[in-house]
Amino acid sequence: MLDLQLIKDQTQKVVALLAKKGFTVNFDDLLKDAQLRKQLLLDVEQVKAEANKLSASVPEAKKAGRDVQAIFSQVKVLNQSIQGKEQELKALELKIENFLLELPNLPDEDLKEGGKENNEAIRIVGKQPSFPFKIKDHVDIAEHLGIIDYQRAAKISGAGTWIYRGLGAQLEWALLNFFMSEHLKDGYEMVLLPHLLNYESGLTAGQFPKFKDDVFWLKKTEPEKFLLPTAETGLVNLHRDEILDGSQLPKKYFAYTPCYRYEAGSYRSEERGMIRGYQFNKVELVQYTREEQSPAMFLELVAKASSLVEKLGLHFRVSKLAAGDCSHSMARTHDIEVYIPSLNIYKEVSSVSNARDYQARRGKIRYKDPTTQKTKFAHTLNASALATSRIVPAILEQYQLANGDVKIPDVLVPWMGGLTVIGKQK
RNA sequence: GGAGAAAUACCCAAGUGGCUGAAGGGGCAGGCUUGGAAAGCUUGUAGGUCCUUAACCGGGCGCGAGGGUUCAAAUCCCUCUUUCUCCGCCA
Repeated sequence: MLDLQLIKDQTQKVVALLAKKGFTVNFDDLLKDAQLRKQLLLDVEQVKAEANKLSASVPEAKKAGRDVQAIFSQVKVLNQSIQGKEQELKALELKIENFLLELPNLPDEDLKEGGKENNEAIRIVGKQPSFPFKIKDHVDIAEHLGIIDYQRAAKISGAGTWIYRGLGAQLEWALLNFFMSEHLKDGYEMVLLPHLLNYESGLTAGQFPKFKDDVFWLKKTEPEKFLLPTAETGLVNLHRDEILDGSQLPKKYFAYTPCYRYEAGSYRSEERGMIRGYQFNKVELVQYTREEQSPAMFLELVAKASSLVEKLGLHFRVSKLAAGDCSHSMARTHDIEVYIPSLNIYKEVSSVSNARDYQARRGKIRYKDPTTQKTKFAHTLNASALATSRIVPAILEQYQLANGDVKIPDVLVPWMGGLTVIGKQK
């Protein structure tokens, strides 16, 4: 949520920044409503103060033996006089709130405007691998090795799913273990979340109201709950409605969860296999920081996510996203994109974002500043570290051998019980 | 799913209609004491948010949430949420 005061004070700047995201907005009505709200509030509070004062004088008047009926009726009249205004005020506040909840976050000023086409690769690690043989894509490799079963997944679930089997499942789990062990080493707190979340959590994270239809809703719960689309949604709500001790920040968390996403029609034909599905595994990092800490912590998260891909020995690049390609709730995002040889493209395996105080305002996540003792909105940041559904294809393709086997990246060998090559499964 | 109990500030907890925004205790901060600490003694400390103000002051809201009754609600009524106990079912 954006700060109403900021919109008031620097209307043109806000409009211009939102335009960089491709979002056009007119604040005229909002500013008028805000003005009206203030006037109403002033009126209502003044009358209330008067009524409160009169009421408070009753016990004294009673003791003195004075007539209190006069006071009663006086207060009654006062209260009645503002009834209509109070309702108007409430309605107006709701209207303003709802308007603000629909607005995307402001992009950072240094971002290029426009969409994907203006993303900028700011770091490239490794080089595109060359193969002295005809390469297979990850779907063929996985099926040849018998480690991923698409057919039976369709049978027991439906389209948009897959089953990891045998060494495939072990590889997936080895990755998750590797990621989590790295985060533990760095002092992040491990969290296991509920996967069923309530509406408020989606609202705070910024998914709702705008993207209500992109998640899976469970009709049976009352009120309806949804399956988490990313652990970020859970982690970023951990401290909703709390005032944190500023000297304890940043707080650093990670969680492994499957992520459930309803992305109807977004499946693209060139993306064979498990690049995109209804469910995938991910380890997510979330930080709560003080305002001044968030730029440095953003870089820490980018470095952390990058180091995982680097330790896996994969060729990848880091992209600084243009304003329009950053998601709705985020002020800036760097993507880590891993190379997929069969498609000759780079695919996102991690998205590192700084929401600044956007989510914190929605969820009233605050901290007490250790020096000024003032209450401020926290900054929230998140990073996937990492999503396995794109790392596994990258490993299968970048580490494939001439005979169709796949070498296991060195860092995963201990997590695979010493196995160094995945051969054909029986 | 059924029955019952509860929700008060950082924590415990008193409070059943009006000088109670909230007793008491713990905690926390300072001082005394001590070689240093603990203990003991002592002083201090009550949040949040909105409006107004340069600031002080002042004011609205506020005792799980939302409504209602009343001149007046932590206190009475209704709805909801959460937690606990017991019963049932269950991985």
